[in-house]
Amino acid sequence: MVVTEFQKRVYAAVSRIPKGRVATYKGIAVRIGCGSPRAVGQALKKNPFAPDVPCHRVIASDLAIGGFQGRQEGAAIRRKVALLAAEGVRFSGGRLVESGRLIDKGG
DNA sequence: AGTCGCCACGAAG
DNA sequence: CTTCGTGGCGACT
Repeated sequence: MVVTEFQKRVYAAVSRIPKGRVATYKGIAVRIGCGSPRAVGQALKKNPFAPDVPCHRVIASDLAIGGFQGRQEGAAIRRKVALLAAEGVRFSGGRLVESGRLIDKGG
């Protein structure tokens, strides 16, 4: 595996997300000094530290579930929702119910 | 090295 | 929903 410095920043920031909380792609991007959340998503989809990096705790700033395992819908997304639900983070209609769960929202 | 297309996003119309 | 903007990466030339 080849991990760029940029990716390591992303994984480091994501790994800082505590259980039962979530962060946004934008939040991660800003935290690591990136102006494009898309780059964060690209790094996450690569995520070579899958169990190490809780990529399922990263959602869109729109409170949308976002993506998982390179998918934006399907079984992968349902899996992401299930993982978050197991941590107390509930979703409804593909949207985060309690926005207070967000870290970059003053958590 | 230069160019183009691809992304798990976000903001504006 | 559609369109534009943004930063990073892969592939082609």
